[in-house]
Amino acid sequence: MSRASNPNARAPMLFDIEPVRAPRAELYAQVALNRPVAVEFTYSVPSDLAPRVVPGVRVAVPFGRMREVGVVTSTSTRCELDQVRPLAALLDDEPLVGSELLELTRWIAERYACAWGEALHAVLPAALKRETESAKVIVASVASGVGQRELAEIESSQPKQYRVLRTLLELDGAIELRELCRQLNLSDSAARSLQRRGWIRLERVEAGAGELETSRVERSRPERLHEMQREALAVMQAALERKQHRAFLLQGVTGSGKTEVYLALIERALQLGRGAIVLVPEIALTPQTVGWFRSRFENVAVLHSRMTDAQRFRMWKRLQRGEARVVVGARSAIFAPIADLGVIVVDEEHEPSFKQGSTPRYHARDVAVERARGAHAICVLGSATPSLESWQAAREGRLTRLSMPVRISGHGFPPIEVVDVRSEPIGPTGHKLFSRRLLVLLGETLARREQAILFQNRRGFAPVLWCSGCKETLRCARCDVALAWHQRIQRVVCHSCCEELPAPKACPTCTKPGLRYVGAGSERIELEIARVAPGARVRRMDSDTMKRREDYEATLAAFGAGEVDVLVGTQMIAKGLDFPRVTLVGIVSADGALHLPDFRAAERTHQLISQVAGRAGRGELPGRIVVQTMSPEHPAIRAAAAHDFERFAEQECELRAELGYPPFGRLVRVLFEDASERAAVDTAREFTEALRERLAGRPVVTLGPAPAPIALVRERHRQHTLLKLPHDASTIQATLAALRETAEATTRLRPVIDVDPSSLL
DNA sequence: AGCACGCCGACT
DNA sequence: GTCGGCGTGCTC
Repeated sequence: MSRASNPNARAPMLFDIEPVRAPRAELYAQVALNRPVAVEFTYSVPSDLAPRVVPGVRVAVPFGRMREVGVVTSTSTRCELDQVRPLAALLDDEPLVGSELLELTRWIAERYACAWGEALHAVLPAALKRETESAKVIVASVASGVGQRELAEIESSQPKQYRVLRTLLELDGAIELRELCRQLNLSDSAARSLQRRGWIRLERVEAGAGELETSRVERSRPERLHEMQREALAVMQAALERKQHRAFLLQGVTGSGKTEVYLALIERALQLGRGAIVLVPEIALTPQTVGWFRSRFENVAVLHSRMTDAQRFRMWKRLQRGEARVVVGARSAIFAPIADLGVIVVDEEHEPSFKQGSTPRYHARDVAVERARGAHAICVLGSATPSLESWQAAREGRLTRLSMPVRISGHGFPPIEVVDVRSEPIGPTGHKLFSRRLLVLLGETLARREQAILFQNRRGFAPVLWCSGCKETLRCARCDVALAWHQRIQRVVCHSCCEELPAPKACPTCTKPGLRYVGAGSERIELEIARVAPGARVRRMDSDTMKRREDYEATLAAFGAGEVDVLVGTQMIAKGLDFPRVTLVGIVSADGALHLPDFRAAERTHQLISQVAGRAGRGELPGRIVVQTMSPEHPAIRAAAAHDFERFAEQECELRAELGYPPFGRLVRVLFEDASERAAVDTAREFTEALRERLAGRPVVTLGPAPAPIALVRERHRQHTLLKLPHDASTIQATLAALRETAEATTRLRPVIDVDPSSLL
């Protein structure tokens, strides 16, 4: 009520003090913070800020004795609590998180059993999660004059410092300390010690450095579409034009021209004034992939995991201002702030890297569908070998399937030859790693001056060191895995915790000297190729040789320019590579993924063979593929060799249905990890028991607890429990509630709840 | 998740 | 007699 309208009010005098009339018409804000607690926190809003405190703005709040940045999720004029603190500062004039993203994060929190604030944390660029936008980063480099002599000095006494210094010397340049530590799985203390020795330099620099990549690419005209592409496009465009949410499975074989369909669809969206997001697996986010989009559209924003905070922040701003309307990026690009979204593409939708491995453990494919739903946009899931989840969803009509079953080149598929390595001669006449067939084809390929790709999904020289005396393998002291021999650095390496040790001269168990190298990793393949094909120019691409993004780009460029004859590598070379002169692809061993204790082992194997095989014969030259295996009769391998995804999917689905595994039911995995095995086991038991009680009468199958397949990681013991639930909203909701409540009542250690886990290791 | 408070072993 | 280990509990 205004004073003027009140006849009893007297004019305010100079030193008059406003009576505190406790109007209680105050405003309260619910604030989501990045804490693993299921609730938002209530703060009172100072009256001068009240009009601007709306859902989606960031605020700084006192939290305990800390000051935190949070996002306002709602406001209210009422408050149930008797102790509320006022929020400290308003950080945005306008909501930074729009209602669409706010809703999406709430959906993520619910679906993946995490806090709303944790989901929001995943959405915002780091610069916006601090009160001040700029930040200093520490950059590490080797001090001048420091080299192999210093390295040798600490080789045996300071293993961690040795690893840091060796990596820096190899890099031959500066690297962000945080990135270095992340790669080496170390804290920064080893680097600090090296700094104290004066051997490396750690410099604090403003994080703003680093230009955004905006390489100018030549514009290309849209290609003329094949009949099959036009049909798929027409269906999707129709939905797009009606501004209707629809989700599609674009099932197109490698070489069927899926990318061209995406481009045409996005072109249409832009004409309609709408934006687009394209998700690709991190590993496929190559300059080549980005180039396809840059060559067709103005201002394509790129988001990948190796961008600095400052670059990411600038990109976010550009998108929010609408300066770029198309985003190409890995998993987290699904949160790009694009207004009026028309199309979301998830390319290679079956890729496990779309699932985040830490809280919030979301699957970008599922988030993509949900975001598209909220935005009345269309969502396209593309793959030659869809996940069985998507394939089954298409069978049931939850996704609209669009098939592109032939290659537009008209060349058909290159033949896949399966070689049973058990029947290969060994000893002086044969070769341990390469079959006769592979060697013959490799020789021919090189003689024709064409290129080959050899795939081996394991790093290092030999994955196992074996003692012929006691039949034991050399194992990591802190993890439940075998140590792998890495020749170049002359060390055994634990691929679980990244720990390194010098090679033992003798078996640590029985003291018998001379451990044997068993099996082969990419490093051994590279060295063997140099022996069997002298003169061939070989390059290896794996995470050991590709420490920096530039290395990766340089190697691909060299391969593209024909400066390399044979490319050897792991996962890294399995997808997204399109080189017309590659006519031979060899899968040195297809068995690695086949025998993992994971119900998706067969699916992964099938996908891998299909993906890798797709690298051959992409141009005019005919391609050949050789798959070496000890299980040539395995259905996953046979179907892949026959280019018959449908047969594989049908067979595999039958098995899954019998066991109640996805796609015929949902999975939740609860992981219990602790330094004390006792604590892990006891907590897992108590938790699982309590959960069973809460879910009594529900159609939920609770398996476990049991030791996880990798039962020890970094001296932490791991137990897990697996829940199988039916596709039924009320059961799922009740289960998530029960999980949340049980987890909240667990104090000894915090269980990790993984909804729709992608790996069970 | 931080970061407190709060009870039991090896040091001045 | 303290310093400090990490077990439990709270943060509007």
